[in-house]
Amino acid sequence: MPTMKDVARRAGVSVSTVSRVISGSDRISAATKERVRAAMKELGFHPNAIARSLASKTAGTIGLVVSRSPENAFANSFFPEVIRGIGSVLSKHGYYLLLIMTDDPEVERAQTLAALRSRRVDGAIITSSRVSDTLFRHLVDEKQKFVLIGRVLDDLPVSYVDNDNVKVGYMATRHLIEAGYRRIAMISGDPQYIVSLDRIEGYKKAISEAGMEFRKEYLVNAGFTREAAEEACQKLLALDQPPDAIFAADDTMASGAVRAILKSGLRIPEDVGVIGVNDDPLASMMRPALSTVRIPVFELGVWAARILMDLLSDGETVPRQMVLPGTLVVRESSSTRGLFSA
Amino acid sequence: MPTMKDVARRAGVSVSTVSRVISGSDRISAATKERVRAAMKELGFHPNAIARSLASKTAGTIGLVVSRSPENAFANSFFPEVIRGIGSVLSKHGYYLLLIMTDDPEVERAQTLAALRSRRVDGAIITSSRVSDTLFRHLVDEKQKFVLIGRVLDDLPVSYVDNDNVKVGYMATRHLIEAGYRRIAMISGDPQYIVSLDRIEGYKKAISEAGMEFRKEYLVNAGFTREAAEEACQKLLALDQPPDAIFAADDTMASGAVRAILKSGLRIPEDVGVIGVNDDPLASMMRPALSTVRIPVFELGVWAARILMDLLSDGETVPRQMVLPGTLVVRESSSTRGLFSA
DNA sequence: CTGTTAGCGCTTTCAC
DNA sequence: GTGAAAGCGCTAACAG
Repeated sequence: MPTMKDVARRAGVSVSTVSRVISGSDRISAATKERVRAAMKELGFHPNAIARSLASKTAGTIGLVVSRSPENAFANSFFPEVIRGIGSVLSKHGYYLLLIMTDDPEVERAQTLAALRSRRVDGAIITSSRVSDTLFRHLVDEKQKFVLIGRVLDDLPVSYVDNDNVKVGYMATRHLIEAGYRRIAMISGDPQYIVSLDRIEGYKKAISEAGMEFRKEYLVNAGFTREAAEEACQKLLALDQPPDAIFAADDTMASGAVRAILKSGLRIPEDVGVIGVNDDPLASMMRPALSTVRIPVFELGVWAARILMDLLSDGETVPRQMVLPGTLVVRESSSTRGLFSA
Repeated sequence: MPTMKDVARRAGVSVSTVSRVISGSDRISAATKERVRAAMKELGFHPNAIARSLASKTAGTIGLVVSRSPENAFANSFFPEVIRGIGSVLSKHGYYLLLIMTDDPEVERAQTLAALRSRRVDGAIITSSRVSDTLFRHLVDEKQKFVLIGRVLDDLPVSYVDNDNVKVGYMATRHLIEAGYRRIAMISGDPQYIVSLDRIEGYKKAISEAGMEFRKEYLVNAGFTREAAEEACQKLLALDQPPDAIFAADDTMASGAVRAILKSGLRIPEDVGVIGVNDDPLASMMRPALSTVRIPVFELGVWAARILMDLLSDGETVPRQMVLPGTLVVRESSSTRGLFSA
């Protein structure tokens, strides 16, 4: 492979001149610029990114850590959407994306640290936030640049972009109440994730605000899988006073609940209302079409990337935090109850 | 950040010695090894990956090019599954994954070439194969290392891993025939992708093999989207002699067909049978549950990565090509027709 | 506007 | 077993 040296020789200039035309310096005569360009072309020269990185001390790459945890369930479209958002920003800045994704949380953690410490990446976007995780503290201590999609419980100075999950839970529950349902249960996700806790909080808030009583038997955990949700829903329906509406913490779980309800011979939304969260493609394809709270995943990616870019360029040091709202999407699984009971 | 030089000074050895303990050379006394390790720890030293790459002339990273084309529709699980497969192999070899994914095919192409030429990646796995694409020819000419998931039409010497799409089309169609359907239509994907052509070929083969007549009005193109498939299916149902079964080139399109059929008041599978391809999560969640041909996406990723590793290590030069079979998965949307007509 | 000269941090002969 | 020295290919002062 030809190097800058070869190009320089061929064009009859020095390597710094070649370097300058590559980086688009302005103080270069049009003539030499042309000559160098020609030489590069003739030799089929392409600058070596590794050498550039070493000399310029920037990798030009940022890491994306995607937990394969059920939190970002792969049946839904979180993953491609968030990448699309991130990519739309990074490509403008000429950054590449290094993907860190593994089945093993320990390996994930190790690889994230390694990539950052070895300066293989200039910064990272991390998409998981467990309740107890010391990774962030380490990263902060080491002054690594990163942005979290999610949030932290303690007051660590980290930048993050989150959707307002308390509000998401509130909106979903509130909608069911307004639609006329009165015994509203929640099928929650794995409580080791902050997102789960937040949505539960929103659920409770809406319940109490409506003057309803919070029943602990109406709050069940199904760990973000469809099967667990179906089972959990069966149990709910078998209660002495079964719920007349289900708020599932995501659409996949909602689909499990729908299945349990239909199997038991009840109708949706007449007998039982259902609402999920995410608005993944599944939601609109289901029958009945699923009401849900849409999460702006693409936007989460965009903002995470923007904030990281700022962190990297400005040397900005105060953490920035953003919270994006969800949107209620009413479909068949909940909308008409009001009509029936009214 | 401390460098090897700092470690060397602290341990009272030379940099080459430090380098040796890092790379795990054996001709190092246990004592110095210990001393160096201690020094690294005390200083919080982590080797700089970029510098290593420059000196060793390997990036330690491979590129994954994912077309956001409808071919790998994002409603389905192709993307995460193939990455999971690739990752399971790469992590064993200590390689990282650089993700190249953009909305614009031209940008995608440019970035792929740039990453390879700049030696930012040692090789690439490419997941799209359009009928007319000169990218592969360029890559071959430049002796770049890459593996294709898909296949090429001409006899370019490229390594690839593909699923046997002719057979996939054949199996799906054949199943419908055996289930008792007699007027079988196909809703095909975008014909600019080789995968589409192959599945059509399989469809035709099964039709003619069964002594049925191929009707061109039964073969329609719906470009891999659900909406287009729904519309296409409506038109099929409006024919003078409407089909009694639909083979859709993927599950997403099949879901569109299902919708059109149910809307028209027909029953599935009694009046019309439906089968898709992929077996993404959607298929089992739909009602009626969708029959489909499962594609071994994880395995495609595994093999692509394995072959690429061989290409990179052995300096292997003869292209390797693999074809993986699909599996028929019979569910509610097609299984019982035989019983009715029998 | 362009060339000279040091590095960037690590690997790798080649000696001893 | 360990060290010295020469790069890997590029960037970035500093001169001029």
